[in-house]
Amino acid sequence: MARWLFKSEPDAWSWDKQKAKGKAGQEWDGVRNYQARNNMREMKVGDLGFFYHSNEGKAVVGIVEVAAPAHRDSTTDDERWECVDIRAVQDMPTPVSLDDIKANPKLADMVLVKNSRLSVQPVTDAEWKEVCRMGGLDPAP
DNA sequence: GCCAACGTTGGC
DNA sequence: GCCAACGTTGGC
Repeated sequence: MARWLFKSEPDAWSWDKQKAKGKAGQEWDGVRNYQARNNMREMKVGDLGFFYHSNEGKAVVGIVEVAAPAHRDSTTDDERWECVDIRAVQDMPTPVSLDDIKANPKLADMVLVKNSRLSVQPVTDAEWKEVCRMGGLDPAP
């Protein structure tokens, strides 16, 4: 199963808001970047991802699950843009900050480090396990 | 608030 | 199809 990372500014859409949506989940709309869209097209229901707070907090704060495959983004009429639905699964027992990630040599190749501007990113199995371990989730979900 | 990095746009 | 100009993102 593939692993992902979803980035959001807490001012725009926070982890608390995501959790408040519960099992129904929430459309991950507003993405206007082809790479990010293509990543979402690759997702399958049940894939897991990190929920990352950018700007404020700058940390992985939770785990989400893909609840619906890619579909038209309801916030635009432009049919180029698609998005998946995601739902909150659990909190990171300890948020894993960007500083922590950068300080870990095992995570030097993470897209979050290499291309911080991409808002929906793939995460490798090794990176997934390592970030989960750092966040207090061992074994990784 | 600044600015570097990146993606997108549009003129040629 | 190239590339300069522009807008946006996100770390600092």
